[in-house]
This record gives sequence, structure tokens and C-alpha cells, in this order.
Amino acid sequence: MFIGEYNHTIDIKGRISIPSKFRDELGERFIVTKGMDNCLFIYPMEEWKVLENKLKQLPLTNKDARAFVRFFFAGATECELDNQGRIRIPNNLREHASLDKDTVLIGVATRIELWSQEQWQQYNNDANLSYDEIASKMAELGI
Amino acid sequence: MFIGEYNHTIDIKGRISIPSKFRDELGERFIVTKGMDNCLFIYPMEEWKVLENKLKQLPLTNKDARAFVRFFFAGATECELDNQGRIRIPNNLREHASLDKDTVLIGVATRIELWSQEQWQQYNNDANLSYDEIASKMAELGI
DNA sequence: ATGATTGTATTCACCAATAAACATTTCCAT
DNA sequence: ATGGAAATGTTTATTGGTGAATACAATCAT
Repeated sequence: MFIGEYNHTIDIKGRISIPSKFRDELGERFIVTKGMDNCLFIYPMEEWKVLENKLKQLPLTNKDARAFVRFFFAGATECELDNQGRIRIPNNLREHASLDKDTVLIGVATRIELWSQEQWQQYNNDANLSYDEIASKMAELGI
Repeated sequence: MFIGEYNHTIDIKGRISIPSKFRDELGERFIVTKGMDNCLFIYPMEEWKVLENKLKQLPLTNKDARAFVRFFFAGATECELDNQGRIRIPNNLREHASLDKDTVLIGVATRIELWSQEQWQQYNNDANLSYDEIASKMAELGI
């Protein structure tokens, strides 16, 4: 279970060190993909395999399906930690998340998310994310 | 499994180098064919066989099926990597995908796709790939 | 508080992948 | 056969990725 928030920096070669608390659970190899709301998702391998198999079943003849599958696979990359606990984020993924230097890594249960610091602050300041609203959403979900 | 996105260039003789990460899985010989949405598909031999079998089973009596089968087989060429990891793309295929110089190669699970850079950008900017739609697709798939 | 240990940031140097230019061979038309 | 064009092959340069070393900061134990 990934939890917590960390501020790290991306070096000039596009590498970022993964918080040491995340490393064990991540394992040797994992997948980084373009995520929603201008962030990146990091999936442990087992989670990704499930996704992969579902996506492979989608029919080639359906236009929407093709677009969806392209988005997912083209936007994915397999990573492994180097011996200092870092990964390299390919350029297209960095651009997707507007990642330049200051980066926030957050643990979100089964996955890790990467945000540019600005985007993360903005997202948090957004009025629609007030605690009251969160509370009421939780109520709706029966939590 | 092919994943990721790469920007390469086609030289004056119509050759392009295949990303090194794709080479192992592609093997010695493979099939390049006209794909949907103005791109080219590259299939490893085993995958092509699978596709071939599916296509052969389509009813000859169906007009659409005949067109589809012709499209796939007529547009197909067998290729192999030269000793620098490049392939030559026949002119008719290059025209089909409007490939000139700047080219994007994307991994899409079982195949590789070749796009002209402009076409790929345009395709991605297209409204039909909104994140909301992607999100709802994911929900459908239970992701 | 102090020193030891671990985690993160930064920089440098090396190696591999790709691009571009150039050379050679093959094939076709005359 | 011969010239020319296209295909194939080779060499060199450049870029970008990878690994290692160092420096700095934070945490922990005593």
C-alpha cells in the first residue's frame, strides 16, 4: 500500500529518485504510464499485466478501441530502479505531466502518482476539492 | 509486448532505424503492412500468422470482408533488419502513411505502428481522445 | 547534542543508439 | 557492354542514456 507525499527533483537527464519507502513494494520492474489530470501513474507489474490483458482483447476494427489502446501502450514505459533508486522518465511522459524539475510523488493505495509541483498545488487549491466536498463524497460512497 | 513512443527519422533512401528496445521481440523477419488511420503496422512473424488465420476465416461472400482482407494482404511486405537495425520501407507503404522524414514509432501491445510526426500529433489532438472518454472506458473495463 | 547511517541531489565520464554522410554493389534500360 | 538509378553497406559524428562518484541533507541511535 503506497501512502504519503514526497518532493523530489528531476535531474538534467530526466531521472528522479523514488522515495525509499516505495521501493520495496514496487519491486524490480514496473510500468510508468500517462495518467489522468496531467500526472503519471506508476503501476507495479502485476497490476499492469491485468490491464494489458484486458486491453489486448479490444477489437482492431473499432476506432475508439484503437485510440484507447494506442494511448495506453504508447504512453507506457517499463522502468527499473538503478542502483541509486532512480528511474528515467522518457520525454513524452515528462511532457504529458509538465515535469521539469520540482516533482511531487504521492502514494495512492495501489499506485504512485507523479505531479509537477505547480500542478499539484493548483489541483489542491482548486475549490472543488474542499474538505467539505470530500467529506460529502465519502458519505455518498458510504464510508 | 511493445510499448512506448519514439521519434526517429527516415533517411534519403527510405530507411529508418527500429528502436533498440523493439528489436529483440521483433526477431529476424517480420511483416510491415498498411494499417488503419494512416499508419503502418509492423507485426512479428508469429503475430502475423495469428492475424492471417483470422483473416482467412472471414466469409468470402461478405463485401466488406473481402475489402478488408485485400487491404491487409496487398499492403504487406516481409522485412528484415539490416546490420545497423534499420529497415527499408517500400514506397507504396511510405505513401500510405505520408511518411517523409520525421516519424513516430509506437508500441501497441502486439504490434508496432509507424506514423508521420504531423499525423500523430494531429491524431492525438483530436477531440475524440478526451480524458473523460478515456476515464469512462477504463471504468467500463473495470480498471 | 553528537556521530553514524541512510536518503537525496548534483555532477562527471563513459558507452550505446541514432543520424547523416559517404561508398559500394546490384539491377535495369539503353 | 555501359551509364544511371536504386538498393545495400560502411564510416563517422552527435546525441542521449547509463553508471559511478561526490556532496549535501535528514534521520536515527546513543
